[in-house]
Amino acid sequence: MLTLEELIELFRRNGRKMTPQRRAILALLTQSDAHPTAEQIYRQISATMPDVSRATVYNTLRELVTLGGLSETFEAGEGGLRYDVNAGVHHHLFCTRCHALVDVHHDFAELALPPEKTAGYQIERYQIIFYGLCPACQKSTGEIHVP
Amino acid sequence: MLTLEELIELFRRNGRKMTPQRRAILALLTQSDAHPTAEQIYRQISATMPDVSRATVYNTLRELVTLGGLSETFEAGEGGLRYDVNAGVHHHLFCTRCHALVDVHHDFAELALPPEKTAGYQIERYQIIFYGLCPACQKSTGEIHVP
DNA sequence: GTCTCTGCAAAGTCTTTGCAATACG
DNA sequence: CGTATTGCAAAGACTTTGCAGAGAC
Repeated sequence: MLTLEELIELFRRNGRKMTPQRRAILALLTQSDAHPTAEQIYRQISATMPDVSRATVYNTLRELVTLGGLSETFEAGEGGLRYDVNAGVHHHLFCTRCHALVDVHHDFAELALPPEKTAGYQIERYQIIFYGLCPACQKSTGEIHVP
Repeated sequence: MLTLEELIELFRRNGRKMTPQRRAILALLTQSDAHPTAEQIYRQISATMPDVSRATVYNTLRELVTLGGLSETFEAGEGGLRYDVNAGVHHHLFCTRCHALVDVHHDFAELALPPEKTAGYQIERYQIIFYGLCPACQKSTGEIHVP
């Protein structure tokens, strides 16, 4: 997991300025291993800094993605893109009912795609997503899908 | 790949009605292996059926997902959720620059997550996403990221 | 004939952009 | 001090909802 200091350093190295708003966003990203959406980040920051604008949050996240300190994780259903601080290789567990997303840290034997199946892509990395029901959703069986 | 007939049958079996609009949407989904977004589907349908409404397209896609004939594929950057006709197990190649998405059909040795790392999830399936540069983006090297 | 589906319009959510004022380095 | 960044407001993209009329079965 990248630390707050590493992210700040990443901004500095690239000639970016460090503002309180940005510090708050970076801190939030590194303090939990959730995969918040931009909107969720905005709302949490708003709680302590009522005057931040959405534009600032969205711009900062985009900057971070460009600088390589953050990934846009997949999204599958609602609420916008999720962000994920770039840690080492890791995979995801995704609940098909409530859309919870959890990290998986496990080394699988190296997966290699035969050259003839790469469609000419120059592959840099890969990620595995496991789909299933999270513990909470396994209990609430009968009910209809609640997003 | 599910055929048009199978998708129609899926609707029928569930007491849904088959309208020209729906038939057009299903046909479009089965005729290509692209992973169109809802909006792209809407625009293509509009070309031949100018009076379809977005609501119809979106509703139909949602129905299909509920019935299990279609998956909401991950999305990573722009343009809304992508849809993917449920074929057998398959994986994806994703271009990190232009966001092109291509199917990969290849059997990997069964990937199993040790029970202690499933976080209590009841895993049903998994999918691998390979990230890299597509052939077109490998050529246009120097340029800055064009989304 | 019944009940689902359609189209429309409006609202809601998520994201980006232009611009003057502000504040980091 | 110069320039990147901020907040605001507005626009734009994507998606859902309510409802009356049309159409599938």
